[in-house]
Amino acid sequence: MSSKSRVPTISEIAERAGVARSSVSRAFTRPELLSAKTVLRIKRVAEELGYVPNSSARALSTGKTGNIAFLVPDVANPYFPPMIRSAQLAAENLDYCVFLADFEESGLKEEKLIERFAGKVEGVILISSRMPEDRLQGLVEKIPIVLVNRDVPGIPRVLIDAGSSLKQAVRLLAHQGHQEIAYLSGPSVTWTNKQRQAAISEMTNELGLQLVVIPTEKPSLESGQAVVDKIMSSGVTGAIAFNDLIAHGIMTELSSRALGVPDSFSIVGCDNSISPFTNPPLTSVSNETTEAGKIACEMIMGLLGETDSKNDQITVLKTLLIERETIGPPRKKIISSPDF
Amino acid sequence: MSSKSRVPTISEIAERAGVARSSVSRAFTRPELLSAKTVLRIKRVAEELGYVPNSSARALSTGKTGNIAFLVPDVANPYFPPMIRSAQLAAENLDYCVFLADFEESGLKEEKLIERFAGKVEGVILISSRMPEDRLQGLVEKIPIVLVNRDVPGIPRVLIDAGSSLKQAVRLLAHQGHQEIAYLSGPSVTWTNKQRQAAISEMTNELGLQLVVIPTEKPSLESGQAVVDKIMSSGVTGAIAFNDLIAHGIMTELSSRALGVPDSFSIVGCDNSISPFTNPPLTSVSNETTEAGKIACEMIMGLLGETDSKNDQITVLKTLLIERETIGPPRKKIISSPDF
DNA sequence: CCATACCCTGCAACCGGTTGCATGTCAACA
DNA sequence: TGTTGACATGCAACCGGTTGCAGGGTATGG
Repeated sequence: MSSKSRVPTISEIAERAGVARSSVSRAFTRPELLSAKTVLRIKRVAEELGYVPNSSARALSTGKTGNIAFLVPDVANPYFPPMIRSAQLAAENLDYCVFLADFEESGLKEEKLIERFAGKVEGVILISSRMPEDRLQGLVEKIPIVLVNRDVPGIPRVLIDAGSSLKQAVRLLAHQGHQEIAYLSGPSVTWTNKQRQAAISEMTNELGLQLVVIPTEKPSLESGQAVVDKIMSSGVTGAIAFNDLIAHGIMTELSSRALGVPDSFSIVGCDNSISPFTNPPLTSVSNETTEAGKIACEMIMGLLGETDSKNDQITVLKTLLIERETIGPPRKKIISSPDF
Repeated sequence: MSSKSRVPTISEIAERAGVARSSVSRAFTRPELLSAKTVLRIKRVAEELGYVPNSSARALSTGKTGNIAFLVPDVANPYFPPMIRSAQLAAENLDYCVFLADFEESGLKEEKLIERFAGKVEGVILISSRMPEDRLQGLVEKIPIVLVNRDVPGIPRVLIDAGSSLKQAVRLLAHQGHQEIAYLSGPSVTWTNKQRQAAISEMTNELGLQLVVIPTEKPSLESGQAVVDKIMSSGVTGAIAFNDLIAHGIMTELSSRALGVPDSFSIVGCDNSISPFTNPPLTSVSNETTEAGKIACEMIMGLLGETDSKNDQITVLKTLLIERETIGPPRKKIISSPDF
């Protein structure tokens, strides 16, 4: 009849074991303060009755919830799950539980979620945050925060720097003879996008290549497909995409137009998320997302132990260009020139 | 100096607003009991001081934490993220927060995690649970549980039934002339694997095909690659894989041996997770994981409102065979027969 | 003008742990 | 044998909300 057999409280254990409530509490939290005999007796009784400490009560008196929150722009983007997993594993090792939330690429939603989590968590890890900098600065006064792929001075952060790898990709394209290439940009507000675009732009300038920046709606397959017309009309012979999803969308669409990669067009992805799966395998930039998640988690744990709220730790992770099979020499502009 | 500016409590708001603590509480939880004027005044003061109710305290006195847990075998398996997202969205709409945990395909870890969450959550959603049935039965006495892709009588569950689609895939292979096919099985303890294997086996029997079951280490890309030798030596001309990851691993490995799909070998995946990305696009079984996540969440919410612990709701979701380009006629056994 | 009822607000107990302080016990040491 | 201190345990306040009950005030009806 009764819904869910009620769990016993510390008082019941105390009574059954013939000790004070405080002793029961200590048996679990500071057993070294009690005699081994007493601890044993209490634990036995607790075991018998199926006692589990009530974490709300514990949180209330200690002020520690033992939880953190992990916010991502899009759980289903294959870039994030490995990061989520490693962060969660790291948290688990320290007996922390992690809330996961998807803010759907929206800074507003992100803020709302943080608000909801406030009080339930001791710290928040924000991945590719879309929030305005001043809001973040305000937030950090209230709760420990660690950023991943967002560079705000004064807030601990881990950055994955794809810049050098993307520069290398540009070099590779140039080396193959490409003169005009495109960058299919990602979410414009993100640090990641700005940083990637800047690196590419810098290198094309240096090498004297023409760079066309073509924005995409979202960092998704569909957006990649949708942007192919623009790419074609821009006259470029190769492109670097903000991420693998966009790159693959482009490949798919090109393929449906009977344009092969890399014969008709060269393309480079980023993140190495689905690039090993595509055919031909997509040349892409690997990055240590797993490492990033772990480090972010360790940073937040570090923060929780410390007293001062401001902290300017910063970790930068390097990337690697993984050359696969989507870069080739530029196709002669057969389309626009008369055949002879 | 002080770390994290302390949030005010209900008492401070009460004092500032010149009311009792209980009135402050009611202003937020049952404002209809107070005069509009009082509510307004309290809320204004609260706003001013940046008051946020302490959720531990609230959870302690109400017994409701406003959290649920969502356990998956592997976050990074692309099958799960869409489910995670939809469940989380559904929970959010009801002001619930969701814990995410990865039990790494291990029933033991799964159990440990549940234990850790006990007390922090009001309910648990288990995806593809590996726990023994009797443990689950015991657990359900203690906390509301909803299963996805696990069929235990007496526990509310949502099942994604790929059976009919897989049968259709077998039919398709038979229709192309295949006589011997393989099933690359997934985690043996899972309901999903048993159910898929049973459906395929049933249909091969019915059509008089030879079925070879080849186990894989994990439902991953690597395991698919690793199993290609066995497939080749088994003499089958086509295969159905437990999931897309395995199927794609096989495709990759075949490709590296200069064996094309579907010319040299026919293959069918399952889950439609990465199948749209592969090249050639993998014929696969789509399933409504998004819907499943949402329904599971709604079920658990329903349970929380109810009083009786036992509940035998069951929802079965249908699937669809998505024909792409990896099924063709069987290759004549050129390898083993003399060429003439 | 008094009784009744309703609306609003306060009081105080309670949720289940944690922890500083006090007390009691016993052994070691002078 | 008396003193000291270490060790083990109990007492009670506290964390910050929620909620049943009581009481004061005002409006309404007789």
